[in-house]
Amino acid sequence: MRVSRAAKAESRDRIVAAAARRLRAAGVEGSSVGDMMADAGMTHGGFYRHFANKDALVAAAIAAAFAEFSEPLAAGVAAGEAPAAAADFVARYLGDGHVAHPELGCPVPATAADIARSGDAARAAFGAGATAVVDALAAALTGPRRRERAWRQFAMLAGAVLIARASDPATAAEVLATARRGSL
Amino acid sequence: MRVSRAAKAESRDRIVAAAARRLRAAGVEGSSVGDMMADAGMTHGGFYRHFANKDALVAAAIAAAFAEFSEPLAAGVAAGEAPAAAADFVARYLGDGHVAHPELGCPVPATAADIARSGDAARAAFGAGATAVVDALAAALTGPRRRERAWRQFAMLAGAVLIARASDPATAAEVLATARRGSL
DNA sequence: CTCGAAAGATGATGTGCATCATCTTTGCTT
DNA sequence: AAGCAAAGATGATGCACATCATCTTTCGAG
Repeated sequence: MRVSRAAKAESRDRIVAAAARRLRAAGVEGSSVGDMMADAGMTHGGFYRHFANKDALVAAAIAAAFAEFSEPLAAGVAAGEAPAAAADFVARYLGDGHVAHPELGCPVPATAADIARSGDAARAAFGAGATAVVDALAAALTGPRRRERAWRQFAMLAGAVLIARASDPATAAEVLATARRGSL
Repeated sequence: MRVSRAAKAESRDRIVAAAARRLRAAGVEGSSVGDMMADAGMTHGGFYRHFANKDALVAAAIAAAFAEFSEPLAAGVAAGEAPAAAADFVARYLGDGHVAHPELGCPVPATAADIARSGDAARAAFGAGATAVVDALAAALTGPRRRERAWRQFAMLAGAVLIARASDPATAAEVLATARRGSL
């Protein structure tokens, strides 16, 4: 069957959105093309009408995941409420919901190790997404070296959630409590 | 063929050491039992004489990887030279060699996302390994809340290396330079 | 209004994987 | 010294995956 041009674009969006979720939940190697197409409501057949290969979808999905996850932060900064938006971002980042639901969370703790083994396109999308987050966080800071402090803060957040997800409950609770208490 | 009891223990050590390397380089799903056995100089056949399943090997390999990577730090602390050992650890952690060679590096940025999807045994080994690193780092600090500051420092290090490995070269250079300049 | 082309379904191909069964050899117990 | 049991090799088994070929249907250009 054939579909209209608008419907094709919508299909592509559905594939990317489905991939963005599944990649964060199951990792790159744990997410098959067929699974992601099924999540998007299609069979695996039409996949290569949209993407050259799995890597191309991964790159697009990483960009989408960053955009989705940091949308509230970006919106707050654009609205001139950077400090409040950044505080909300940090609280959400270290919240139990974020730790328990990587499929809707930050791509850094969920997918970075896989992206490190992926192609240049995915790495470029990842670097751009991380940089955008840091730019927004830096907008909420005052004083010297705002950008540097924003990078360290973001790295600490990502590391804390990463360790918490991979550890036993007691260790996870300790890292998270400590990260919540600390600001850079 | 059969092998002596000592030779069996040595075989097991070789399997664990090979797995510890390959898991950090290729991830859990990217490392097949057959590959790891071949790295250890054997065929896949004898694997289940040593481990109940792949997960059991992953757990053992994570413990071994933490022990190997943090050995210099632990030795320095045990020798009463905690401050110097911790400084060396941080410099090594953020060094180009560590970023470029995950197979010999810290298990946190290399394997945490995979371990988060693994069983309880692997999570317990991971939490214990991370806690041991933090204990050693805390021994090098003075003043209040040493343990908390050590956790935040370690999370920041892991996050920075994680982001650097997954990003384009320009972004990676920026994160690393920033992390090197910053102390918590 | 018609026809080529393309979206997506169905199905095939070849590969790789975890796990198990079996066989051979040989250490270790009696 | 003898035979049992176990380490590791060889070889299935059954499944999952990325990619490609083909077929059907319908869009959109002329």
